[in-house]
Amino acid sequence: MLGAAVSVFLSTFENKVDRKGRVSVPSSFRNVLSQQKSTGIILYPSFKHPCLEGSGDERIQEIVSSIDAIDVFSDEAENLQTILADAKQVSVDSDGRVILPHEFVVHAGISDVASFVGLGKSFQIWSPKNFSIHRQKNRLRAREQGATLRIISSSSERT
Amino acid sequence: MLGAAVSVFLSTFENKVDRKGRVSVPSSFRNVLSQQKSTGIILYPSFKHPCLEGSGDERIQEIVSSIDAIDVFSDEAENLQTILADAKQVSVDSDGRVILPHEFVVHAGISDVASFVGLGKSFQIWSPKNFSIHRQKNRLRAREQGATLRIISSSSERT
DNA sequence: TGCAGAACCATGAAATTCCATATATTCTCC
DNA sequence: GGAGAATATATGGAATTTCATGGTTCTGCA
Repeated sequence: MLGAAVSVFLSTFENKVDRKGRVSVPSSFRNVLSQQKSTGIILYPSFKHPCLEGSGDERIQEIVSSIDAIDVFSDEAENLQTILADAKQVSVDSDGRVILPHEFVVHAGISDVASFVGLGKSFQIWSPKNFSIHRQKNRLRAREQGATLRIISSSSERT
Repeated sequence: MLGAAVSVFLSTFENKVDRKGRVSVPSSFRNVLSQQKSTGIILYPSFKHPCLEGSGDERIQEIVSSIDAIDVFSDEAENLQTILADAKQVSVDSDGRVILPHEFVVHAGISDVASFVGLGKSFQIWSPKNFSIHRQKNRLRAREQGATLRIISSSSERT
């Protein structure tokens, strides 16, 4: 095992998606998940970007709790419920792969390669092409706006 | 069975309704129900939307308790009582199907396909068409209101 | 006896498990 | 220090199981 010990999703990996939609979860991501005692991965389409948001499945419990804490009929509750309605739990098989549901593949514009992008406590899955565009935009903005983002983006550039 | 573990109603499934009104309850929903030791499903028409609300049958117990806890003559009490009056319990057959009562099918505008929408502790049943409209509205609003970011940031500061 | 709900089979499609291979990295022994 | 063994990861394909779904029969009730 390689970049172990760090218990956050870090760096970017490109893995192949086969005909069935199967794709290997980067080994270091799997380590993070097992540290979180996650039995699977929660995926849902991003509102803002053509990509998928991913995290360990304990995140779902947090969302459900959030819903419970607010008025059931409020807009905010429905916003959160939208995430639940769109989310899917995918299981990691014995070879460390998950199956990307077809709608998700479409939403993210993924064809045969998927980029796993570590964001610390969560990660995203992109088509490499969309991600490189996104990253370029982010880096530009980071340069203009300040240091924080620049640091983050420079550490996740290249694997 | 694998992708289980998280005992909340999650994601959206479209299943066919046959001539008898039979429709398969999504397998993952059945798992949640059995974890709740539910012997059936409680359905009632939503006030807010053209859809059905569904949950395990212990949920009714919670509603009854809520009624007890609030002012008997309040609007809220009457709303909850309406739920009780309109609710029906349907049983899941050995193949995992339920029969949707005819009035409910009409209320939700369901013809030959029903969308089961997971909302955490409960779920909804929609006609696919109505749901896609509803979903689109919700996603737009969620995007404007920044629901995603709010959740992620609040839940990822400590887990 | 006619009808609606419930239990019972049958089948095709989809998902999950299992196995096999390729490639790269680390370890070990010489 | 280097060759080869051992390990880990990624990827492709096949076998097996589960699930959704259509149909039929049975049962109770009006």
